[in-house]
Amino acid sequence: MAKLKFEKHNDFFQQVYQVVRLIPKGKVTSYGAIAKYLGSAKSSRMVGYAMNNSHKQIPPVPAHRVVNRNGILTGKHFFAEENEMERLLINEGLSIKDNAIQNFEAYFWDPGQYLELNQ
DNA sequence: AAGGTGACAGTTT
DNA sequence: TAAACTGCCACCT
Repeated sequence: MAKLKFEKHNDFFQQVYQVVRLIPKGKVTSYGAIAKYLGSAKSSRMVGYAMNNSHKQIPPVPAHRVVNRNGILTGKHFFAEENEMERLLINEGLSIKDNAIQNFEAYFWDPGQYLELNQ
């Protein structure tokens, strides 16, 4: 497929937002997993950086479903209200303790796995 | 235009 | 074992 002249619209950030919006309710994923899914596994930091602007995206991006690879809620400080991230996750059925998702692996959602389901 | 930044992740002390 | 160091790269000023 030929490249479109307007492909510039496909920013790295936008791709990140797309993936994050695919995360099912009650599931979480990591920055690294998203970066890998987008083809640049070494750009995990950028994924986090992208989430900084996620609050002004339309439709909203469920940024609370993205944590680091240890299941730690490293980005909770960037939410409007304190503990908002934690509250949102709990509301989706997860349990949090000391900013860490309990039984993290059980709730982990790998974007790559989603790809397999659709091929 | 060039250099600084960071909601990470892997490696080394 | 845990803390510190470093690579990383798209975006921002």
